[in-house]
Amino acid sequence: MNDKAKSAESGSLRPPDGRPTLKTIAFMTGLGVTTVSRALKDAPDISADTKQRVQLVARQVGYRPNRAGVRLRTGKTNVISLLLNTDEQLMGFISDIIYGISQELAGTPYHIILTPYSGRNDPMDPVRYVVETQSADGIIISRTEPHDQRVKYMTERGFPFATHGRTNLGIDHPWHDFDNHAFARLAVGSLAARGRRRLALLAPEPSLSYHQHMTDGFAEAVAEAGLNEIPFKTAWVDQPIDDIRARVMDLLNRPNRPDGIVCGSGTSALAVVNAIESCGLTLGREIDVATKQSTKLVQMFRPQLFVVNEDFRLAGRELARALLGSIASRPVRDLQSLSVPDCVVGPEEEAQLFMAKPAELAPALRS
Amino acid sequence: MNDKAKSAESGSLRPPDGRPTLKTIAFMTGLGVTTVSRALKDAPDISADTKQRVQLVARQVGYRPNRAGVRLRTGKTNVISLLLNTDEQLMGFISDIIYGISQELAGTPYHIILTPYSGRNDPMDPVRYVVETQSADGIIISRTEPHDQRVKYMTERGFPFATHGRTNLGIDHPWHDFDNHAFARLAVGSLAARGRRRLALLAPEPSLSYHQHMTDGFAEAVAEAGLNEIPFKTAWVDQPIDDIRARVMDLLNRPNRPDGIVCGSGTSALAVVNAIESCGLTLGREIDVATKQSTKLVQMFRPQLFVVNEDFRLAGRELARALLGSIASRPVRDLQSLSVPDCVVGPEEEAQLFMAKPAELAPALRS
DNA sequence: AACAATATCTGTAACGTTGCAGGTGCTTGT
DNA sequence: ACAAGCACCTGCAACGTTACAGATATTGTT
Repeated sequence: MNDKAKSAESGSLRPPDGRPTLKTIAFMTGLGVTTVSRALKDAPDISADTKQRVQLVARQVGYRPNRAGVRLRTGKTNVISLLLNTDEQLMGFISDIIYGISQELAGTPYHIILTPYSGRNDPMDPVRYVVETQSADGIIISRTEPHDQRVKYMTERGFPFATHGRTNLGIDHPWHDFDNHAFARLAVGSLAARGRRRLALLAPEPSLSYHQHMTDGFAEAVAEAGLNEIPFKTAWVDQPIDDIRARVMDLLNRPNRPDGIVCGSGTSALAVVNAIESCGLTLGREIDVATKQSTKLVQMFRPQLFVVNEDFRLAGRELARALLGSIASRPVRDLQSLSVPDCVVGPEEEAQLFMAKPAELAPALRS
Repeated sequence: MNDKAKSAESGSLRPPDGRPTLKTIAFMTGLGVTTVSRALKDAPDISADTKQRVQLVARQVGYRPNRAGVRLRTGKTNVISLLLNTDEQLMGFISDIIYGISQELAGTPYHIILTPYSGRNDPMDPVRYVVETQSADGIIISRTEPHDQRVKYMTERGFPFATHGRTNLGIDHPWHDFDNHAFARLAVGSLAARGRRRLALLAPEPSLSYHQHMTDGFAEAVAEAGLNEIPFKTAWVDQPIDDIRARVMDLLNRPNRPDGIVCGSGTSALAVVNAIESCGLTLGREIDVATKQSTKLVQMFRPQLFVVNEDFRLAGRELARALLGSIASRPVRDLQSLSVPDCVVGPEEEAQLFMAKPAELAPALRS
């Protein structure tokens, strides 16, 4: 009856799965498929009346664009890929990052896809895979290195990405980072306030960007306070927990053992405390420990710990925000953020909080 | 020159992104697109010689099927969706599940997509979304309930899925589960062997399937050993950690307080121990705790704990295996597995291991 | 009245893939 | 010599979407 009826003849109006397509709506409204498509994306050459009608019907029948159709036609996947190193136990906090990302992605058409990789293989492999097969519109990476090849690669190709951690390549790219320099200063400050004089740092792997930040902040604060640094370069925070424990026990059996330890991660703090107690020492008496924590678990473990909170959900949100901005070609400067810790939470019997000195206070989160 | 040259005329031979398609290979080999497609999937009506030639060229140019093309044509997404409850702190172990899943998926064309949801909304929402929009070929769910609506829904629609945890619906579906019944029995056994007589259980939420398994195993073992159960029904393992701590402190201040506690999760054990010590009690002296752990962290925290290991990486592998099998229409019986713990690891000064009694020993993993 | 501009709508083709219904040439059986 | 069968290959059409280049009707201009 309708002049659009013929377009309904070729091909089924409603696919067997019952999902409405543009054609379904076109038939229902008596319009052309193109018109429906353009009406749904609020194009300027469609009358307000038609748009409203189409959108009403679309909502009514529960229309959802077919992702494969869009992707095939436009190349847009509406997917962002989270690269995950699946090697270490260290993966613990990724659940919080995921939570943050999905918070930020709620209400957008984006899906999160996981691209796991092992550090035993070339870290470029997963990046190349996603970029070459265009299986996502953008990538979030972590374990960023100062001269990160992945950053170079994606920048050269103009592929959107955001990094958890900064680089030192002279490339201006989207990132989010926790201020580990500030963390280390705060941690040292809290131990110094307890009267500790010989401090050791359990740092992240030297290849990672934040190794430098943390060791710099540590060295600076130790020097400023006139303390001694006990070198400890045999263990890193993301090593297996038993290894850390063993290395810390070695450290504590040295003639000049530290009376304060700064831990670059909450997980490793458990190993450190265990090592301390296995050596017959008591936390808070012969030695103190300041650490990062990403859940309240660490301090629930030993209330004597000095802790600085790192919020990985925030990191997830910021990374997603940065990546979406990058995909939308927003200026890179708006897509960089630093999360600056501003206090240490200590044992209840002690001063509850060790506040940062004014000079150390956080600049605005988004610089 | 070649009679296939004309097919190269319409449409670009190599898309601007440089990715080879079937058409590219068709041109290079002088064959038709259909032939190439069929040769690559080893169809019987293509000569061995041609297949080899096509496959060689395909490998050479790094051909990868365009996922959107395949998906549009066949409806197959080559994606599996992992449903994640993003509410609780409890998400901790999901990183291990992810690891296991990705291990099992390596070498397959499957991608993992995350579908987060909040328990504050209808748990059916994410399932409906995936099924209706066909954004995945299968779903993995956890926090399974005895009368899980999601299982019913997906079964009715013939949508492939696997559950972490069993149901009680009379529906035969793919699942993997940890034997929490056996866990509870082992835990009680280890505490009984220490001479503990009044035991309390920190169980999972009553709505979840494994609540029943764990409480049943607990009650059984307590009765068999002639011990007393101290009811404790105000806290569950996936509550906020501070809440658990507070409830356990209440429990310990009751006139008839327990001298042994079984914890249904490693995380909650930290809160329990903290509560114990906050009450002025000493772990291993007035009271003992047996718990599950999924990483060595828990026991590193307090070596006095009795722990049973739950391997979430194994769970991830089994779930992925079950789901792939389900997608491939393999018989459901091969897609169900139970992981049975067989020992408790205790404090070093004590008997190192509390072995299960023969009667409790694990049946084969895959029943 | 003729023409141009505007507002609104539409058909065609293409993205890459695969099911289908042939097609071609060669071998076999009678 | 001819049909039937076989081995192997191929066009066509369609999956759902959107860019593009019109088409049509209405209004404004001269």
